[in-house]
Amino acid sequence: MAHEVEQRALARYLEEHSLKHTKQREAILDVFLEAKGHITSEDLYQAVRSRHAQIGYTTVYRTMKLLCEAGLAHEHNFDGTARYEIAHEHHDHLVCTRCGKIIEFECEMIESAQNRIAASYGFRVLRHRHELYGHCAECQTSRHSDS
Amino acid sequence: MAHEVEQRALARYLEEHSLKHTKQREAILDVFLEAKGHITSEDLYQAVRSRHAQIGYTTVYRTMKLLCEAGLAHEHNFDGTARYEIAHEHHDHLVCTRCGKIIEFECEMIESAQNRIAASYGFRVLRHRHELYGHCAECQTSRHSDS
DNA sequence: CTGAAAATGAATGTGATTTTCAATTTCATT
DNA sequence: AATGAAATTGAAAATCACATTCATTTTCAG
Ligand SMILES: [Mn+2]
Ligand SMILES: [Mn+2]
Ligand SMILES: [Zn+2]
Ligand SMILES: [Zn+2]
Repeated sequence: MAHEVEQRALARYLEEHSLKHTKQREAILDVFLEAKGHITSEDLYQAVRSRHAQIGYTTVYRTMKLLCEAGLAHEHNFDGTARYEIAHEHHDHLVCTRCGKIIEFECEMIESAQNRIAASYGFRVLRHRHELYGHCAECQTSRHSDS
Repeated sequence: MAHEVEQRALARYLEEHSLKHTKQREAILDVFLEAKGHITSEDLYQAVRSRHAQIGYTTVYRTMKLLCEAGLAHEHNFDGTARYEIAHEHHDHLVCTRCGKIIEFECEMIESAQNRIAASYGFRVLRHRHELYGHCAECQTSRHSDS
């Protein structure tokens, strides 16, 4: 069984919350960790199903919610369908509306400016989303559709 | 008829696009301009309906899309339902997840940092969303639900 | 080994938005 | 003012992603 660290983290979360350790959850975590980038529930379901034909969509769906709660996955919504990525240090995204490419960025200056702004309003920030939509370098030249 | 400037802008957009000037569109724009803040289609529909009982939800819905295309309205989606605001200079938002209050902010430093980041990837930004979710000053103290 | 609690998954529900389509309205042209 | 092609309207139905239901199966503490 691969991904020992994450599997143990999941097991620990399940124990702490009186939830059960099932083969489905283990399998879905495995497949998720092998998938790259920012994957939709549907794509993840297809990937899961290719190895474990009996696992249902609902279980994949619910498990991704669980992995988010456990801090192992992060959910984003760039275009109306949720996408999941392996949790890692905070970052924001550039999203190419032509080819779908997603570039991650982080900027301490922006983060601190955000905090200053919120503080000036006495506002406590719990989370934020900062996404730049447009065309990536590769998509600049080609003359296709899309805005 | 109030809101002459905006009504004329709409009329101009309609002409330029071979669309027709209808009483519904005029009425919806009027009601929209009188509504304050960031209003949902549903709330706008209720407001429209109180003055023009015959106007249907679909028309309100479609007209708001039209007003966005015409540059008179901006659409945002903070929580799963679209909200519209009267178009004005660029800004981003602080959203209180307890009371729903929306505070607007603008930060030239953030905007230019964004542009630098995009440029470093050869990325052309067409639009962006930057939203800070949390609790507003008034909601900090009270002990209610919600994350 | 047992049984209570949780999980599964197929089916169904939900809520916002979008589309369909027959009837109505607009408006450039007679 | 009359005509008619094209656009609009609005009630109803469809769509889409997501959420819930519930009968059955599985987990796991005792
Ligand atoms: Mn990411
Ligand atoms: Mn605003
Ligand atoms: Zn691209
Ligand atoms: Zn508040």
